[in-house]
Amino acid sequence: MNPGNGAPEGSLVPVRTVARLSQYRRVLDRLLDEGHRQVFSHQIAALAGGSAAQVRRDLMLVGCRGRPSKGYDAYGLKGCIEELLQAPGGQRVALVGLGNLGRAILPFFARYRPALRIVAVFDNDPRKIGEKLVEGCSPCQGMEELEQTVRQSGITIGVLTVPPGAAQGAADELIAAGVRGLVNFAPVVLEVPEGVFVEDIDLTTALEKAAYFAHHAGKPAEGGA
Amino acid sequence: MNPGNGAPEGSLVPVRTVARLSQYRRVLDRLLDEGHRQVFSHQIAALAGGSAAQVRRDLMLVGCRGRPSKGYDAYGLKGCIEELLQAPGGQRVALVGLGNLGRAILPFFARYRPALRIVAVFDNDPRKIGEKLVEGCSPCQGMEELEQTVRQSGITIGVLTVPPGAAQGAADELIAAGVRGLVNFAPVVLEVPEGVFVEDIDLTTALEKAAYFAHHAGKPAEGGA
DNA sequence: GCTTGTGAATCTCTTCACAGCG
DNA sequence: CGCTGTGAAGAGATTCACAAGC
Repeated sequence: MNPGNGAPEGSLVPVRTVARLSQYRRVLDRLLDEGHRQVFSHQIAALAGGSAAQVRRDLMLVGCRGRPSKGYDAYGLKGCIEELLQAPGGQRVALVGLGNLGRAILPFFARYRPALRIVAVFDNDPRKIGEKLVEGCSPCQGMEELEQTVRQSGITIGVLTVPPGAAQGAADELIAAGVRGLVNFAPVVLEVPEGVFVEDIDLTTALEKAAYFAHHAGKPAEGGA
Repeated sequence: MNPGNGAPEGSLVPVRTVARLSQYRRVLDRLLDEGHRQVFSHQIAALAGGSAAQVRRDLMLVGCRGRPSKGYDAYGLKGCIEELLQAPGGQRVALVGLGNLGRAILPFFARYRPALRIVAVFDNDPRKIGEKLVEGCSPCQGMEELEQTVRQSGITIGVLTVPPGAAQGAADELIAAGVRGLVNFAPVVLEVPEGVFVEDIDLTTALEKAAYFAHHAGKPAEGGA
């Protein structure tokens, strides 16, 4: 559980802050597109939906510095955030479970920046094996090839789009092969050793939250993930 | 923004608690399946990934009561949670954006409990209009039919699986037609009037969180949504 | 013994507010 | 002036710890 937070002990930057930084970077891309060379905390806050003080504190926490009255240098700030968010040589991602959701997510991530690349897909359905999927990603492989492929490709991140009953097993295999971060779409709480991070995306719970607050619409505001 | 929380002002139950209750219910279904008639807070905690004290406080907050040493009556507890989570006559849901993600999510929610039913789907691509999708849901309609359909069907929840640039417009239309809760998959911060709840599901940010903590794997633990 | 219910303490995150600089 | 950087205050959420009940 730990809905939305989860405390990486001993780690540098809190989970919430990392999530916000990811959004700040997206906002920065947009501001750069629009020709801004300097940005202010209140601009980022407006576009990312937070408060200016929050933005400043987040940036301070990760050592991005601005200058009074001149704001932050847009390029410098983007670089500063990316330096924190991205591993030097990029990171490789494996997706497990080529169902509807897996297929939908694949192109979504595939056309994504080079720092994170889905390079392998696994499924246990023989009919799916060998299927060519997206540019830069090996054709679908069987689960028995998972460990070796993940290890050899240096994959460190796994996306789980398998049925609930298969999620823990798939997670175990990925972790055994060296994966340290998981995005889990299965509505199951995964047991993972310390040092492995799990980001749960629970569509059912998300819908139920929206349903609850839609129903009890007194005056709720925003939620998020 | 507000990554993972978001404060419904004046509302009864905090967002985090609603999210956890949704998971407790799922855990209860499982425990009932296994034949349990009474459950303890520590059982729920173990399966939902929290602490027993957290479970008890959540249940206390919504008025579900157990009995010392006997735990909670499983059926009673499930009923108690559902009474809070579910609106009496059920709630109807509209999905906007029939791309890869929308198509994947549709069956995922469609075979879901009767309390929440996707009854309408909208897209602005003429080729998709009229397409029959899932049992109990009207064929795909054009955006120009959105307002009337949403209003007439009493739809109160919207799922946005449209491209980023179309999200705000779609949200505005849904809200104008009476929707009070949104699940937003577009990587954009929606501007909504007070009283409308937005649950953001940001796949990119989720992946980047996993990437960050996989990379800086000192000893992080769990995250969640 | 075992459990629940809950005040109090603790911890974490967010906002306030202002000094200091351009 | 406006904006950053940041200590201090505030608000929430979580855990502790224990009285009371079975």
